[in-house]
Amino acid sequence: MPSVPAPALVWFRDDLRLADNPALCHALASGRPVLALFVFDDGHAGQRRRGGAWRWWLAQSLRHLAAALAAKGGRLILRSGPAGEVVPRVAREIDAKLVTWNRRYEAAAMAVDAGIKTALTGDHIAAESFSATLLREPWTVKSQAGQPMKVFTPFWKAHQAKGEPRATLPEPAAISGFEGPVASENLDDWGLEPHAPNWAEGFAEAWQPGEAGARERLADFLDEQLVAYAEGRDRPDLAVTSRLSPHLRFGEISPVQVWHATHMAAEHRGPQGQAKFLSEIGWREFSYHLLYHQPDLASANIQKRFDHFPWVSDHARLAAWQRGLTGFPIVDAGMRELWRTGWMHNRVRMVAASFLVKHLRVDWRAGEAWFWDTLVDADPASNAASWQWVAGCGADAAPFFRIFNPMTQGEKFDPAGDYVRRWVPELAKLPTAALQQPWSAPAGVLAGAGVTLGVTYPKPIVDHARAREQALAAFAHLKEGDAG
DNA sequence: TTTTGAGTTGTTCGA
DNA sequence: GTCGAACAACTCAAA
Repeated sequence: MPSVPAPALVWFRDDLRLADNPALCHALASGRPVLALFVFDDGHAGQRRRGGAWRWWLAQSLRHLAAALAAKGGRLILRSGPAGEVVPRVAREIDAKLVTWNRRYEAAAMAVDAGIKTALTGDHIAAESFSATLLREPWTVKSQAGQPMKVFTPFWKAHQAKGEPRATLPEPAAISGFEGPVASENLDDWGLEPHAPNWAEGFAEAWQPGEAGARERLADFLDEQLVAYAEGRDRPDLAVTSRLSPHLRFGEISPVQVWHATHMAAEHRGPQGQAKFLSEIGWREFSYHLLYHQPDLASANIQKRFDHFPWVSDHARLAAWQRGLTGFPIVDAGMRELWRTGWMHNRVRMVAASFLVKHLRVDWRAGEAWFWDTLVDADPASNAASWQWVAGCGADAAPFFRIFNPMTQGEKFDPAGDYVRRWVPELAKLPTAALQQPWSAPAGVLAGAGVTLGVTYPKPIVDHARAREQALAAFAHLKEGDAG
């Protein structure tokens, strides 16, 4: 009588894919029947509670993952509760002798994983973790003095000097699935998707979550947009960015896959755009490097002198920004794109974030929290690091006197106004010359476009020049306070 | 240890 | 309209 070996459990987290998945590959290579597990443990064990956009995407992505596993002969089960209890319990239920997962880098999550590894090992169950979510582990890049890097350019140089990332792992052709009895919860019972109001309607039009959608997005980007990337990536009116951020966030595709595919594309089509695009992957690596070395990245200023910055606590200002009702068209367009699609173009993120922090002088953490809740790519490293960068308190941050002019930015990067017209339709009939600052337009022009400021579209909630002066004064004061 | 060059993404002002 | 300088020093990383 042939005996079936004891099963292996693969714990999926930020790696919802079959291809290039080291934890899955290792479990399959062990020759054991494999069971896939996802644990909904949001907010447990000191982990930051995920946002609404994350929940929506997770539901879509888990459906795709379950179907993809099933098509190969595998099986995904769902459980909720603290992972520290659930994972060992499921392992015991199925009498697993091996548990694998791919690493994550938030301090609270790493603590959970370490605890589970200890518990499993104590039960004589092998536990193995793998690198899958970054090109390199964040602790492997150091300055020559052995210190964590704090400036992007030397970080990325040192990172690249280590050579190519590992080779990608193929998608398994078939999965020998665990066939014993084991219970799974029902995804719909987790309430991940909104109902009334269904704010995610626009999400489904904008995105194709899941591994297949991620692969298709990458292929389309490399085919059609990479060569124009360096010149076009700052243009929100064009579709030149990769839009891979949520797919990377959920691990539907890995940066290692992206790296190799980009190099392959560059061999065929030439190197245009390659270095620039990969450096954006580099920023993701750098952000994780920062997060690993500073676990409170989302809550504490990297530059401590900002601990004394006189932020303005004004709920009305924050609310106007969140709703896209600041009266500055490029800012409002971005905030509305975010609300409708769960995503915002990178250039507009900078403009909108700068506006909140500098024009409104609202604490960057309030902006970070809003993005965390509303972005489908809400990432514990990139989101926090980027907000600190904009606010000027981050590593290698923008200098404080660099205050984006929302009108100039709009004119420069949305020259025909297509982006503003799309997301702020009440201004669509304005001539392009008036579009980025409607308050300066002659009354006749506004009337001709059906715009009544303060009625159909807000008057600007601050005066740009005055807000700029006040921001500079606040920073100057900060500096004095630091010296004294 | 000290020195040196460099550092994602801009804006404003005046010639 | 265009162009260059000023904006403010400071910290990092490597030699």
